[in-house]
Amino acid sequence: MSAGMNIDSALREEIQKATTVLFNQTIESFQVQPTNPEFEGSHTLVCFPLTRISRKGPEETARLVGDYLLANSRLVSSFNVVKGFLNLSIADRVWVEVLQGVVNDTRYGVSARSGKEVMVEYSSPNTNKPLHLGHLRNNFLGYAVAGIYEAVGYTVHKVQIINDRGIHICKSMAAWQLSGENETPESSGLKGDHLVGKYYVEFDKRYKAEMKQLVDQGMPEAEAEKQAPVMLHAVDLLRKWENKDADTVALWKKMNGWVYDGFAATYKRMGVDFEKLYYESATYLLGRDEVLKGVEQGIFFRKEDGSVWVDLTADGLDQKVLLRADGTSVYMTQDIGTAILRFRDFPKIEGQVYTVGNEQEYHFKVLFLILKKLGYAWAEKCFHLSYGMVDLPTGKMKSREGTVVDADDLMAEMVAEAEKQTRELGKIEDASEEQVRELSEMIGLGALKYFLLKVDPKKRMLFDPNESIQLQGHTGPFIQYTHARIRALLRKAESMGLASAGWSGLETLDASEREVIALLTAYPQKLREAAAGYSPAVVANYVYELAKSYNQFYQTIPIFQETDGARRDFRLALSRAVADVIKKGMRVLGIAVPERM
RNA sequence: GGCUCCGUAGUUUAAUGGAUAGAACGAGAGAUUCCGGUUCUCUUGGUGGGGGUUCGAUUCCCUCCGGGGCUACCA
Repeated sequence: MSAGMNIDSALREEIQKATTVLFNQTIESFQVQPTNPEFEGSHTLVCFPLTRISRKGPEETARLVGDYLLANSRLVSSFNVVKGFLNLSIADRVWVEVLQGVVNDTRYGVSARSGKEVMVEYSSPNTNKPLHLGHLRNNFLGYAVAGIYEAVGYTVHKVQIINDRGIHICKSMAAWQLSGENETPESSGLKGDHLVGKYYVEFDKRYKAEMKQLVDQGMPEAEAEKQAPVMLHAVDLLRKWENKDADTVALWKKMNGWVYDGFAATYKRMGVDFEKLYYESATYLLGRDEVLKGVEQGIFFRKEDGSVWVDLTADGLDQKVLLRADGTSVYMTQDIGTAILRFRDFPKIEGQVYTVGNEQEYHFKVLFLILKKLGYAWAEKCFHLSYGMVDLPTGKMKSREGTVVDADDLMAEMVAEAEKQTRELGKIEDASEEQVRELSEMIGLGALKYFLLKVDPKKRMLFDPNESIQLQGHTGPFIQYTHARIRALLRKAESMGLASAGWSGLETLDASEREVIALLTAYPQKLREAAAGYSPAVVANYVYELAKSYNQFYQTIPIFQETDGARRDFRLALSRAVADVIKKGMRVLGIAVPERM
């Protein structure tokens, strides 16, 4: 057994051995959980399931296993039984060995490359307006899930599909043509995506005004929706685009180009990136062949008007159109094509993760089912990482009413707030302006990311900007602060010439030290849990627990006042290990932590 | 109507079927401050209602109530 052994698995083996010896039967699945803090011990064996093979009461069973482990396992130093729960204490010298293992393993928590590959799609915006708060949750989630899969040994391909064609961008184009007066990002000083977004809003305003006028003149509303001049203009642009009209395509390219420049700046600030971009304009025709193939195979069927459908009523879903009567693709068609294309581009990926809001759950259910019907085995490994809406304390966001929270604005506000806080605290007086900016960026973005990631993705959540940036409480800055403080402590130790490693022979520990080590050992398991559940919240909550647990230790155990050199060095090593795991865990989530703040 | 997700202290949230449901903010009291504004301890208070399965249910099943979403030849 190496110094970096895994207590949990070693203990499980010994428990299994114990049951085999005691009850003449090997038990395959049993549960070892962290001991409830009010009881003595760190690992608890739940003994109720064992009673089947022990044929004794839960308490008696627990005592037998406890006695055996105490006598035969070098891990276990004592035990107690509460009802059917066997609480085990691990010997302090074992904890010391475990910490030694963590400290020696420079790649602790990073699994070796498994050769497995996975694709994660996130962001996937429309190109007619800037990114907003919802996109922030999307991007941070996708990026973090990618980070988690990398940490557990996957090669991850980060991609997005850019919805660059369709009526939405034509609306912005139409409004720009009608009232843009050749305004450009350069002439206006506006970020490209914001400029295009401005004309999207402009379109909507114009559209509503024109509709009202038509309705007032006696036109039915449904008719007015179609006949409003600005809408006719947009539809005409879409038709021209599809016919590859040179001027229209040029305008489309120009305005999309502005948006991409704007997005690039936003992604940079968010700290997210992509290996490959898929463009809807390049893939929207791809699915058609697959669908036609499916028709031949009898998987899909054609209606009298020539449109193609899939019948999913046997699976409890509806019928869904896949090709229009005129033979053109719909959203579903292109997603079928894109999925297949991606597996051709990356033949080794075992599956795809689609980070898309929960309003599209039905869409993905249908998509995966269709892919399965088409005979793609990997359809089973496709996962819709669905997430709920983000609300603000001030109320709901409505993009049409202009109450949407812009991603750029929000990030800027968070960073400004962080800077204000940092300057007030005045611990960075000797730092350069550049350093202050960098630090504020780190704290502002860290607060934002952590707050959005700590909540289970499935849940609709409330983002409270003020709470998120607080230095105390369940926040990113609290964790960043804990890290910075440990680094300060280590710098001091270094300047004092301390931190040798002569502590391996320690025999006794304080309870708070044990608890911190126990949490440190849980890190790899937490990463696996997070990967299995596609939930960055698992990692986020774990890092918080670790920071809190360290603070308890820090509060009660003196370090520099400790006269026993081995003990002091052990505490320094423990502190360093905590700082490292905090840094790694936050890094997995896409959050940076500062050396000082 | 059908499908689906969600419902946990005043608020924001945690809990692979396990112990007396764990935190954070807020409010009240106290301790500590070797490094760093800290931090820690205690008090306050909760599983929407009703059934079922189980030794054991926040968790699984049924039902009702409440909220969100989907149910487009838009993407």
